Amino acid sequence: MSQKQLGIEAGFDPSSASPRMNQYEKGKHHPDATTVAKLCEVLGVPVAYLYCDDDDLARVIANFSKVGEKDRKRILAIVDTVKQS
Amino acid sequence: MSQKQLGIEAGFDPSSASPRMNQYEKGKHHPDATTVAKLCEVLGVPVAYLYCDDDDLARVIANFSKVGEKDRKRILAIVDTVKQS
DNA sequence: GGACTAAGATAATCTTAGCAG
DNA sequence: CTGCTAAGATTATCTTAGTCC
Repeated sequence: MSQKQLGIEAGFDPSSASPRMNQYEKGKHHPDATTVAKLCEVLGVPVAYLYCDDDDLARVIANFSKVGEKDRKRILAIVDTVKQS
Repeated sequence: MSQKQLGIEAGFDPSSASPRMNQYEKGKHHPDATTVAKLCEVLGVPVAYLYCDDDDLARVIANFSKVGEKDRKRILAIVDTVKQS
């Protein structure tokens, strides 16, 4: 998918979608939180994934919603063991 | 902790920390990503936690770094079962 | 068509100067 | 002291108009 099309699908004005997306990707400008959410929705990535600097946690965030109900509950049971600290 | 002190500990100019923090908390203005990261560091909360709308995933994000090494690997093993999809 | 950039137009935040509880 | 706000100063992004491959 081109930069321009990604911006268009995120709801940008088609006439400026290309430079906007390019400014984001090149780091010239930074999208605000609302724009980040729209781009993530188009890309099918959880927003939290972008704000994670721990590679292991990033893997969990990216895949948590894809595991089965039983496995999700197993994970929750594990993390809940530290709830009382 | 007061709004002002939180801003100061995040590195804001002390003379404007109070109104800035208040504008954030009341939703008048929105902090950029760098500012969010600093505030989260002061508050001891992972940045990813703020951008998570799934309560279950939020629990995992908040506690993942606190579980032991063995449990972290157990969790990673579970989420990696969906890596090939 | 696609990636990319400069520069002015536009819109946001940040700072100052306060008030109310 | 703490929470909060208006308004101008400041700084950011967004749009336009292009180039280059």
